[in-house]
Amino acid sequence: MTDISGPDRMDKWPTGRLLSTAARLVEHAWIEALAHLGLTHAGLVALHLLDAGPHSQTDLARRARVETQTMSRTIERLEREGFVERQTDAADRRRQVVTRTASGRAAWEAGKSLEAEVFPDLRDQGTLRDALLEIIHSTSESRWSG
Amino acid sequence: MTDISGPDRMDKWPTGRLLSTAARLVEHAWIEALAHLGLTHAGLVALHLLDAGPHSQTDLARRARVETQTMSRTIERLEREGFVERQTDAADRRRQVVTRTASGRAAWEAGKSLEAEVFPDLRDQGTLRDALLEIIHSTSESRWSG
DNA sequence: AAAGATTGACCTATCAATCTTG
DNA sequence: CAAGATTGATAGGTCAATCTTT
Repeated sequence: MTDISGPDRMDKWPTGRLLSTAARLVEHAWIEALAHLGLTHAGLVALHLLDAGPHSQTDLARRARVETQTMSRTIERLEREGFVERQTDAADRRRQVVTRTASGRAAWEAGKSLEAEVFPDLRDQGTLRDALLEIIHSTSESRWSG
Repeated sequence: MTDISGPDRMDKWPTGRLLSTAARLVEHAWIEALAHLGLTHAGLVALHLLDAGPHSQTDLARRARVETQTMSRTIERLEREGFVERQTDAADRRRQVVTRTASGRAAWEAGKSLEAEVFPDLRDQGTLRDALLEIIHSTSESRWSG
């Protein structure tokens, strides 16, 4: 069989499947690059959001477009590795205020410059970005406010 | 704070992060739609590939762009749900030949029509698809041959 | 030794349930 | 009761290690 048609022709795959596959394949190089810094990609997103100062976990989750359960585990890992600290908010003891440590700040600075390098070159990256932003906005309205 | 700059401005996020986020958000609707059919998205990909007839698990993995370990677990689930069957290849007893059952064929036919419906409308979907195909090709050469 | 497949450990993410606090 | 956070179960994916067969 010479693969001239049928389910092996990726250009016939539905767009959603192409999107998931592309995202996963790009993540491979990304995950490997971050491992050298002792970081994961989910952790880096949280460290980036903490650029703006301490946040509650619910806040971080909403901004990262993940559930609070997911952010809880991401922060747990970052704390274990010494990149963030958690303090119970005295004014509202339900809230866990997450603060970036010096080590966390350094890790973010290191990962930041890597983030642009890993993505493969594309001629019209602008159009792809616009398409991705449109997808994110149109799909996240009901789930995350903001 | 009014979110006019900083890490909350998604349009400043690196492209790789946008790609992962968009893929995940689009998957939400997709996963929910498939759940009504008793299917998962990984399972549907395998059922699609079996359109071309029985395959070994290594073959399916290569075509789906996942590791053989991943395909092993996907097939295990599909078998448990009655969508595929596995027989040891008599000619090479290392190989597990995966065959789609009648139920698996019906599930694929049902999921097939759904696959096009879920993806959000985009003006220039052609350009997005081209960009995704280019990403997949440029990232999968070293990892998967074919 | 190499190839096909499986199992264990781990990460990201979800839903569901639960605990604490407001 | 609602909100913030956590824990358990499950799915998809990876790497590493292992087992069987070639």
